[in-house]
Amino acid sequence: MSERNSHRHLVIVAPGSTPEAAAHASDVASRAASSLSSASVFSDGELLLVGDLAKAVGKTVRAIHLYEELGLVRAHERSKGRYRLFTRDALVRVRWIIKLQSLGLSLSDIRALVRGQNDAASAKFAAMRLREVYVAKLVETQHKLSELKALESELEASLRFLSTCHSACESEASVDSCPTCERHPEQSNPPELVAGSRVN
Amino acid sequence: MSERNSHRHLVIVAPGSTPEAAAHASDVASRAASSLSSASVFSDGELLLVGDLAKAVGKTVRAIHLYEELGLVRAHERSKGRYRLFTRDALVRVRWIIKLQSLGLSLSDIRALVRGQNDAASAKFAAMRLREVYVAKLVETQHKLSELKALESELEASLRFLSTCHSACESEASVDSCPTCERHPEQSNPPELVAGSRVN
DNA sequence: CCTAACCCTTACCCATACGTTAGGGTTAGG
DNA sequence: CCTAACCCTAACGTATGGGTAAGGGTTAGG
Repeated sequence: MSERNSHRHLVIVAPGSTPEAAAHASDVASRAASSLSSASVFSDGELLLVGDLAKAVGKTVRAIHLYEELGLVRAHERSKGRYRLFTRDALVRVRWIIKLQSLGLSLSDIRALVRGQNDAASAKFAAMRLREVYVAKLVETQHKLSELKALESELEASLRFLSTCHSACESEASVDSCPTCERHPEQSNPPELVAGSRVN
Repeated sequence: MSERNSHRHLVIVAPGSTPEAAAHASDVASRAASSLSSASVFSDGELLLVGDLAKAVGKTVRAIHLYEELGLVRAHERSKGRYRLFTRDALVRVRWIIKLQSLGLSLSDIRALVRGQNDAASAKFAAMRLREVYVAKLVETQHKLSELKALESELEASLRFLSTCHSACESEASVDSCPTCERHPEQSNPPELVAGSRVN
């Protein structure tokens, strides 16, 4: 992990104004505390470059760009040279996106969710919409959990079964003899995860 | 679920012989007990058409074809008219494939696994290879399990938090006021799953 | 002023796991 | 013989979530 960032001071451009209009606004830079990169070095009104954000959340720059294209994140402002400048809120946002992904939502699912939040007439309504999604995802997640637990048990059973193969099977026995192998005391018939591997 | 299969008797063709060579082999049909479809009706030496297999395992015909192309399943034989005829072993096999998929293996992972089993010099060696894969997958699965449990907790926490929104928030409050809303007694700061939805 | 290290936009590329369509044959009851 | 309901092969289409490359500008220490 080479930490070779060294010189960072960006000129900020007010949202809505053109880059040219702010061409002589380097004073703004200090006001906005826009020292960048090496996130840990700065702690106050820090702004992040896209690469900093990406590193911080463990995604690539391309991914962040994609999320922006889809309307999932937004740079708070741009530098004079059109660099995206993110606030720390973006960290929260992108981590949120990542969590939703791991809950099984696609990026367009998330897009819809974001739209729903933005279009909500009131905070209460937004909260209701969010609730609906989360309730559904909770159910799904619990489903997945029990599926995974079942798979875990099957894997464990299969490994026990295969251990018997290891310790009791003659080295030269052909694979074809496995289905009828009689050396498995605990379980007479192999687990599906083992049986399936034997079948033609 | 329309059960409109009615007339099924296929002429079987011995593996290795051409369809033409078996053109007059309808006697084979009865020997092979090739009555098809409506799987539950037959129980003995039944052979399945691809559609029957597909329905039985909850996949599409196309999926079965794909698995066959990849060398993951094989029809035991073909009818005179080149219909695939599967034994019940194929059911085991395809269900195995599906389980491996839900363990996170791609079809080519599975292909490699199948090759490894087929190429194994001995049953013991095949079992060892299988073990390695399953051990790795067990670890992964346990990882996923704890991730999912964490997500479950977060969802539950978020839902509790959002319930407070529902009961204590004024209807007209704007979404922007949420981050600073002071009506949440239990937790002063919103869960990430809630916080992330508020951020621009 | 120079330069390393970033960043910008545009746009085509990729693997996975099927879906779908096309054009045509098969099966078996009636 | 007719027909509904299947099946066959071949081949192109699709959505996802970025990867990667091209061509060019920006930032800031030195």
